[in-house]
Amino acid sequence: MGSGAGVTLTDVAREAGVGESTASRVLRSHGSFSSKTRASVLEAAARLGYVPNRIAGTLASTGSKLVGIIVPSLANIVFPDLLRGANSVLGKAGFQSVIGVTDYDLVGEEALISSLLSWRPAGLLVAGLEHTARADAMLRGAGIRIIEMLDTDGAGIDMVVGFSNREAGRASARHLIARGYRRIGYVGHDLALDLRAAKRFEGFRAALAEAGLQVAGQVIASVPSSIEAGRDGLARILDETRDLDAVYFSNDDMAIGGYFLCLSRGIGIPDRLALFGHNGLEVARCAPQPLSTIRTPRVEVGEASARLISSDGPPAVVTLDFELIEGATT
Amino acid sequence: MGSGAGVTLTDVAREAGVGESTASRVLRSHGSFSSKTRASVLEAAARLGYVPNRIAGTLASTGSKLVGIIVPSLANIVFPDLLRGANSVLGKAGFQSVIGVTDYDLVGEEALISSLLSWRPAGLLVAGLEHTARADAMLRGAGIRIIEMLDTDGAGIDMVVGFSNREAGRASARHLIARGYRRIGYVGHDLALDLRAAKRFEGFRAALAEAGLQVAGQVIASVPSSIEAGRDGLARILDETRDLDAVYFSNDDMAIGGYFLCLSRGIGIPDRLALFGHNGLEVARCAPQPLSTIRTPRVEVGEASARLISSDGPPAVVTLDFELIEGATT
DNA sequence: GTGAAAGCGCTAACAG
DNA sequence: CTGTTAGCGCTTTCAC
Repeated sequence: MGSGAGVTLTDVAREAGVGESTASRVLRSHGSFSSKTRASVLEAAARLGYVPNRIAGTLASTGSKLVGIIVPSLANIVFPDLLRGANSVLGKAGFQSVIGVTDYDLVGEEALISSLLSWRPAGLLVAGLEHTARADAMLRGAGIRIIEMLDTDGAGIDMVVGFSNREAGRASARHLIARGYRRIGYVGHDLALDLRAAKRFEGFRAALAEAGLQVAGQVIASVPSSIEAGRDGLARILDETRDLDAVYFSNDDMAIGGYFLCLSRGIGIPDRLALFGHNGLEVARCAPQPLSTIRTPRVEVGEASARLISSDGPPAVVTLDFELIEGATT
Repeated sequence: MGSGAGVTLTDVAREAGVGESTASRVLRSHGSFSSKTRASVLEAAARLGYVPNRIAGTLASTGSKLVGIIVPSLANIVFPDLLRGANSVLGKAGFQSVIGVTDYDLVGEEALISSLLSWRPAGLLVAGLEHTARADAMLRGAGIRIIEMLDTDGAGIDMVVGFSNREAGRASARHLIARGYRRIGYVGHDLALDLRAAKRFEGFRAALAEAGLQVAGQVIASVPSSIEAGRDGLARILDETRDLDAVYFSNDDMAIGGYFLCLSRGIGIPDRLALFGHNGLEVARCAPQPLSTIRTPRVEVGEASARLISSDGPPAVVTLDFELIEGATT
């Protein structure tokens, strides 16, 4: 067991007394060779501590085993969940995930796309449908499978896997309306950045309008979503808008913050105030009063997206279902 | 702006009317060339939609710009936090993160290490000090910077960045003892897998012993940590062990579960029962009663680790401080 | 300041 | 079943 670094296929072949290509075939269990040759190559490789050089392998062969994954953030568990689903499927198929984090910046995304593409990945998974014009052009011209995730409200480039945030927002509104709430507020986070949250809010308002209603008040923090932002946001909207009977939050993090505020202030839920979130996080499910929310298939979207990397079908949209969870906060 | 895919440096050079090596120098702003040459190369590259092939570049040059990062899980926000810190620093330095998730399996880790090493990364960041013998040998023989993260209780291979979980456990125990608690229970998750949680518990018991105490009872779920596991674990220990006055949880997820149980059952905190966690998550900080816990420098560990990738100093241990947070649950 | 030539380590035909 | 021969696309001496 040598140092391993610097040992090449040539060394292994020489040590085993065979040609390079034979050693290569054995090591990749591809093509044919006698079991005797096989044994000696494998033994030589082990003795030398050979670690194949995938960089060279990728360059020599046509396709790479790298897959790029681009997400806007890692601070919200939603994206690690997505990554987790994708990575687990990719790993089993022999792919390596190369990640990029945009910080919700489309220009940063453009740079990341260019950078990831330079590794000649087998495919690219990217959260969201919105891109800069240049990013869009790069993705279209890359000649690899592009999977856009988590959003089906808009046109995709190649494959799209997700659900309709607009419909999720509509469903949330219809639920509150059906429960009898009429003075409904909205507490959200930076919508200019989180485009999917914006689409939910849009769907939410549309459904309210269909029922002849509109949001009775809204507070939109100009920060990323967080429990703290939700707590502070609810405090503000309660100050600014009287007689709210329900509040729709941009996601569960925000909603849990609101829930905590109600607990602190002794605001009765749902009698005095109803709360509704989005995502179906564990913390929302396990709270003393489970939060009413929408469970989104994040891990599943990651898994399904990863599976599509090796598909050769035509562009398509895969819609996964979200599920409305009637908790104890409505 | 062509298809981009398939355009090579040779094409760009021909289009610009210069030699390949000149085009290469311009594109990497390395070496010398006239500003006129520069302009024509850049223009040709843009016109052709050239995307450099880093695979080829890496093979031709010596060093790669890939960095492997291995974590046990993505389900617990702790590791995304670590990744986030590392990735942000790496990105700024022109590196790409290639991730691997072990699912807390050391044999899986070994396979991942071998797989990541085959991409000839510039360095490897790996969570934890424990590895299989073969993994250890591969890491030592890789000839690149190896950074082991989040744990300083043990011997490292090259660089180590983290804090002492044992000391964190001790500090937690001393805090509870100083507050006057004597009948202290432990609610944890699978310690055979989460070695750092095991070290915390070990330090915790050691500090109790120094005060002539021992845990009054313990419940260890054989599942990964979660809010639900913490809630159920607390329910069980309250059944099994009478007169507990405090419970130490393996981490904040578990502790928040316990906190939720207390809220549900109307168990007064901290008078009737004190709770102590570990990690300093946002949800713990924002709860109606902030959880007493230890804030761990996860993002900072990721950042510091990433910075060390390009260092050329001798092996070293970088210890970052954790901070005990006196919340309202003790 | 610039180009020609020689690989980086491997895979993929192709003969044998 | 096995070895030889060309490259993959780029970087890197090294002359010019």
